Amino acid sequence: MHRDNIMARKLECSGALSDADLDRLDTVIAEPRPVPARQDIIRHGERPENVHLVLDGMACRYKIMPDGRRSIMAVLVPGDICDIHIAILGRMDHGIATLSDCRIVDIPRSTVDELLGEYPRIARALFWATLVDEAVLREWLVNMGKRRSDRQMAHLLCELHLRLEAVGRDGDRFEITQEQLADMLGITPVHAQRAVGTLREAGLIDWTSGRLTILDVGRLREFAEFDDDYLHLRQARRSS
Amino acid sequence: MHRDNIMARKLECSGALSDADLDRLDTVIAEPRPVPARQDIIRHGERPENVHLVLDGMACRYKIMPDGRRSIMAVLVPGDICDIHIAILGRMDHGIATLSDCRIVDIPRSTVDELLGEYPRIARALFWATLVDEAVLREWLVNMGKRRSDRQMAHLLCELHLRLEAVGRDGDRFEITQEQLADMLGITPVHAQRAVGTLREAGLIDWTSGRLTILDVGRLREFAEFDDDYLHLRQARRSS
DNA sequence: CGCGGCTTTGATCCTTGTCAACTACAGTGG
DNA sequence: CCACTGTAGTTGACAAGGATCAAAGCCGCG
Repeated sequence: MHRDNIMARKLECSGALSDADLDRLDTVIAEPRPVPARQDIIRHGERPENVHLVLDGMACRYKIMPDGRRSIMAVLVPGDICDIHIAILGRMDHGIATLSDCRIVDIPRSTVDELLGEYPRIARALFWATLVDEAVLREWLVNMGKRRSDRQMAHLLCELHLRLEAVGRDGDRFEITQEQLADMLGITPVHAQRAVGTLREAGLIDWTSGRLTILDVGRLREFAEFDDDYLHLRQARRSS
Repeated sequence: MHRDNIMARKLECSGALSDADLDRLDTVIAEPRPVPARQDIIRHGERPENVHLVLDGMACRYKIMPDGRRSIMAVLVPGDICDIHIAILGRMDHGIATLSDCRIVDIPRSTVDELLGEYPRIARALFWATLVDEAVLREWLVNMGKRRSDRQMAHLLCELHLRLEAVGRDGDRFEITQEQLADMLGITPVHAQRAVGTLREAGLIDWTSGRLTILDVGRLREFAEFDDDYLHLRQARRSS
């Protein structure tokens, strides 16, 4: 079943939702709000009244080090909820900012509380989504610890490609800067440039007019030793 | 209130539980099972019938790369649930093994399903615990990407110290090998040794007879620029 | 005593960071 | 139309952190 509600489409993957749950989810999607690129959606330490959902574009979780350097710890694509943290943990321990132009939906904290308290299957699906986020984070950790920058870059691109395609977006080309990629990989922009160069020379990607294009996903995956297991895209077990 | 149920003690931090919830939690702790050091609790790809809780000792989440190298993506201390993943995601996308001698409690999947489905506040507390795990993972990512090995090592030690103390265990000395530390930090054992050497020369730690001892937590934190914000140890907001 | 696992140390190589300059290009205002 | 400005990408030379290889020391244990 394909709904136009992208959150429902994503949570449906958890295999835990009934049709009634899906209907309930339709009502939480309010009118989206456009947010330009490179703008904070929520800052470290805040306790805002709304939880945010990405409808279009890409955003990221980030932290700023005492010396001003930035780490990007996660990328958010359409369908991802930015900050369940607000509803559960209370305060944010990191910031969230847009990478490209986005459309964002605000969901009142009270709505999330209601979903968690009175719709156990939706609560379970949100739990599921959080565990998938955690799995991605673990893979990033492995990626950073054990792969050289060019393979690491390739791995990241494979992941973004797949995650975008999984929600029906074009994952072949995206609007992103080398500095943003560097912050995701924990390397310097100069070195990110070298990694891009390597992938370009190998004919795996193209980078013209400031736009990254994946030319050969198959070979890119091979190069990165990419295994999509951790993304849990295939249907989970039906809950009993 | 201090219970001897370490899971209740931990989940209580979420601020979401009633006394009835805490009583219910008491009944899920079965007789613990001793597991020797360096042994798998659960392997990548498995779908076992039980979820596991660490009562004593330390365990870790890990992945093995195609070339045989190991990454440790998380450390589990007493009170931590190893693998809610089993109940929610179905299959494990990583393995879990003991680092030291442990005592483990098995919790049937059906019990977890019941807690999630019929005790919304417990479900919320488990969600809370998962979000804290995720926060730790993000900090590890920053640590690996932006700190050099000696500070990174110091940061890891500060975290383990605090997490152990938070559940009433001794966090000053622990039984761990340099190879295990290296796998956590994404560096080689040889280099981990050099980092240990630096901290030892600075008088921050001691390493005699194969046992790591923290000598000066305050200066260690300073050296690591450690901020415990991300561990969310202080009481979260009371749910309404 | 000897074995095996862990730690320690040194030498050398490779990857990544740093610094610095230069190009390309879009937007702006004259 | 052009000069001016700012941002992003590109390149090269060099420094430094970490990997690799190899060997030796330490220590508990059978």
